[in-house]
Amino acid sequence: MLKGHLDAIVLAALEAGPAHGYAIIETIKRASADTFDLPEGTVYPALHRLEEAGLLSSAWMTPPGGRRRRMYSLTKAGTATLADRRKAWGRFSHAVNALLGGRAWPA
Amino acid sequence: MLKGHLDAIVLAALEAGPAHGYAIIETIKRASADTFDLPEGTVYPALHRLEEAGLLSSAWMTPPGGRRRRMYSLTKAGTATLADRRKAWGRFSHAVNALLGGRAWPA
DNA sequence: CTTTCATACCTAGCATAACTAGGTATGAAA
DNA sequence: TTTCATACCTAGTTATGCTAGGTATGAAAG
Repeated sequence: MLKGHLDAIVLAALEAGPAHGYAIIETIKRASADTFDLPEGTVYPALHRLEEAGLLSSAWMTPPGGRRRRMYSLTKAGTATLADRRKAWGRFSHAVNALLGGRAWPA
Repeated sequence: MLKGHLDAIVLAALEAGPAHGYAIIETIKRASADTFDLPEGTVYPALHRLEEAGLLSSAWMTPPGGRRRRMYSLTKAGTATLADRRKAWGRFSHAVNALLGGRAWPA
């Protein structure tokens, strides 16, 4: 369960440049060292929500000799929201670390 | 929104010793430097859930000249679960930090 | 050539978590 | 005597992530 941090993660995955849904799932899995192996039923609806909210835009593409993909890009609002979410994550994780009595990052 | 980490936080708040609901709320608020100012409607049901799950036990107490309180304590299972949750939080926050491009622990 | 696999998209509906918005009640302070 | 902080409670809303299905194509295997 990603519990509200999924949006930030998806937005961050698109920061490096446009990508399509399936690739985003792979990126998240790889970059999290398999911690987040998100089902499509989680990611696709999230992408739709984020586009609906104006944080992403999408366009269908068909690579030569490949199948059609919907490519997503960060909008300006998406970039701004990502910055907010990063700050929110910082505050959140800081507070949880304080409460769990852990050091910042246990060895 | 605490998004699934509330249980860990509540369990951690009881690690130092038994406490009642209202005090737990205050503890969480203080220890998180006001980041988590949880409404009672969040915490009380959580306490009930955790007791139902066998992670907490409770007993009514009436301090001299005070009003009755329900004191909660960690059970053995609660202590074990807290340890699990701490590990889960470590993995989770590590992965999110990796994805958001942050260092493990921003200064 | 046909079956399987990885890719690539989608959605209806479920479970549940956290919160809103109310309610009750007591002791202390104004 | 009214207000405030304490102290508890719960019904119902909302949103989120997931389950479990479905469609379809290109490449590889047999």
